[in-house]
Amino acid sequence: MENATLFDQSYVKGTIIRILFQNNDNFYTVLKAEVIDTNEDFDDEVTVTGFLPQIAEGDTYTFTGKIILHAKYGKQLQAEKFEKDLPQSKDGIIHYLSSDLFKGVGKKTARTIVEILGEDALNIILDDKSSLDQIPKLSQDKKDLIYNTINENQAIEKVMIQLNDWGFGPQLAMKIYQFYKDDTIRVIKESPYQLVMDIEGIGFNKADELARHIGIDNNHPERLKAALVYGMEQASLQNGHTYIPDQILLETSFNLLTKNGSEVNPDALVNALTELCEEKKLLVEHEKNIYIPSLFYSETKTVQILHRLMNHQEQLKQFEQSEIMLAIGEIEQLFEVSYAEKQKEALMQAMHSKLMILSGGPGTGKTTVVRGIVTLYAELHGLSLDYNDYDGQDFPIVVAAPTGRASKRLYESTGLEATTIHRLIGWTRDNKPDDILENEITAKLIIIDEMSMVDTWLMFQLMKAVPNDAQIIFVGDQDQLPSVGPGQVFKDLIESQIIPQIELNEVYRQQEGSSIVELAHQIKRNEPFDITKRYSDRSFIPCQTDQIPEVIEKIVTSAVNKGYDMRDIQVLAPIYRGNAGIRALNKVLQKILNPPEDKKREMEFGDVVFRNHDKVLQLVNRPEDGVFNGDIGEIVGIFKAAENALNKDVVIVDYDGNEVTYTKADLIEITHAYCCSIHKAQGSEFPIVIMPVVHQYFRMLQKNILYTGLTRAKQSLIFCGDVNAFNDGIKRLGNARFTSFYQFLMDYFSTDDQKDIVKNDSDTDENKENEVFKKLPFQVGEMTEENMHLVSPMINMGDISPYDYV
DNA sequence: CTTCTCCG
Repeated sequence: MENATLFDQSYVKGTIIRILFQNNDNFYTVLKAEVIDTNEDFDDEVTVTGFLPQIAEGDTYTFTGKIILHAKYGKQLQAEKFEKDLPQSKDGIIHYLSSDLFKGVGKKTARTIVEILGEDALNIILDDKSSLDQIPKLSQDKKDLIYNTINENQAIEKVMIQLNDWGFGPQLAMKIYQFYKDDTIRVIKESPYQLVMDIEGIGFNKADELARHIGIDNNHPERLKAALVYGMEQASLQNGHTYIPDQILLETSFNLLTKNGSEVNPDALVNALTELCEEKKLLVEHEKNIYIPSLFYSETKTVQILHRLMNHQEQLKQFEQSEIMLAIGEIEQLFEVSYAEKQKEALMQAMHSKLMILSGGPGTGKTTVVRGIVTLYAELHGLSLDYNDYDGQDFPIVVAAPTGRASKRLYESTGLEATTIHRLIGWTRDNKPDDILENEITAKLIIIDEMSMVDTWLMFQLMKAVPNDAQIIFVGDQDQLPSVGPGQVFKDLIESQIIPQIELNEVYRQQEGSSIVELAHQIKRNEPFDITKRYSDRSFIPCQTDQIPEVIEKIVTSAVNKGYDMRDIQVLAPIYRGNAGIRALNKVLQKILNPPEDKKREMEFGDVVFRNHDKVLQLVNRPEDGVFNGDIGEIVGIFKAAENALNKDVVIVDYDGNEVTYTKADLIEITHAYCCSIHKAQGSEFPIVIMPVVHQYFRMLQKNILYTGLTRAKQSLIFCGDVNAFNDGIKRLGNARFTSFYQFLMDYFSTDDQKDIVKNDSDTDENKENEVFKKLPFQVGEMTEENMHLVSPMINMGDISPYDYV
């Protein structure tokens, strides 16, 4: 989005010739217009795209937005604002009012209207219908007709313009309009806070600003509720909690409500929370834990499904131990590997577990074992792993992961058609997290990799799609970065120990005696270590923050002199901004590793220059080209439009032999990769990793981030910066997440009564199950007069933080 | 302060 400001605002005034495409759900429109006026060099015709209302061919509009280069269709205007040209002149209005749109209104009446109401007649009528009373000899029918017709033609646009004035962008404005339709302006004026509840992407602050403008009371229940709901959403979406204790919610909401100096009554806030729970907009459990309902349902329902699946254990085909061992031996020969004891144990376990967890840090051989499991399963069940042999029949094994890139790696390691979990279960853009998706997975063996990245909603949706007769294996590393979405599903699942689990903890990837591995283990086990101690494969170069670029330059130069090339060297930093941030370092590194030369081609995009042989990082999934978010490649060609068949400026990027073509507009999808974020590097490894660590990164200096970064190094690890920043960071656990999945698992799997409920539940059909989903699977404490005292008013809450509760 | 998926 930041790039948007790099482009000047462009406008086109034009008459619509043809509407090429319009999506009726969101009004995404592509149209051709004849140019009347523009500040761009469009010829007589222009293609305009945007979220536009039902606009008619023949109408004249002024579109404002930015010029983009579409891969297929070339230069077009992406409209952010649009305005219909109302007839401006008296003649224009007369012509308009006497047109076919206004049946029964003749030239004479039209002229009278303009004479009396003036050039602004149309707007005057729209603002106040009774202004037509001034027109003599006009029947009520005609007044209605004139008003309604102008209104229908203008309603959406007026709403959009008003929303625009209030500061909403075009897509958001259309989303708001879609929700409230003609009531938009009324609803917002009456209760702008409704936006926080109804429209994703509108926060409390935005609504509050609007509300102050309109003059809504500081203690208005809607205001208080909005702050509470927003506080909940922040807690879940920003901090990853699936619930928060009421006191924390009350405190954060109170701070939010009063930060602009307005006074808020704490009792009123507590009442607002009670009401929200009564209205089921929020849930309260254990009389103090507050949930967004969909997260509560996801956690509880996932527990039930896991339990139900465990109860279908008997459907698994059992094999003799000797038979499995024999097959494992064959596979060892086939792949020319020799499995360690723990790995063999994992293979055995996988053959007779309904549900199983396979965990382990980087380099412990999870991939090897997964490949082994697939082959062993096929061998024992006498199945072919060739898709051609199935011809329309369901393939018995499915492998999936939460990200596109992880699924690509799964494909590479297993040879199976791996997908993202979302694709597997049919989760599309339009689905909300608690929608009930109908897709059922048809495979008998389901393997999910990178489980640490699965959040609470995705876990529920996934489990919902698992059939009773399937086996499922969860694979992952609980020490990696937590899921983006709420929860810590994998960690909770492991800690509950309700599922058989094998942890691989021997490292095969790095050589024995590697001090990098040793460091990783020490960090993992909270053992003391000296980060400044020099080893052959690891060191820490102390320096100031502003020396970072210079120090990195020295390290890289010396590595290059030793014969390493840029693909071997990866600089990892946690943040983009600042003089030691990713962006700044990329500029420095490009200069060293790929300096400009006379004949070396370049293409500018925004404030970066892409140069032939640049190392680049893909930022979004492009499954059709086999490139995924996080893939690193090298620019191998830059061509001008005149030089190629596409007739467009293009950049060619090579991803390990897979060459992908980017038009100029596509360049938004890539960035320089000399330095990349630690988050993006998760799942990759590099011979040499250089990690600057300085206080500037303060917020991001946390144990699992540092751990993830340093474990990317295969041969050599070089830190630079502030030793204290590292040592402080390694002690910080990031924000601990409040989740109840673990507790629900423990409760549910230990009580016989509940097991009975689940058995009955599993016998019922889908509809019944959906019914159960709507009800509360656990007894939920509602806030009543009797237990109100348990929700403490906001006394002495100044110093409470989530850390006090964990 | 960073991170994911979904395709109109």
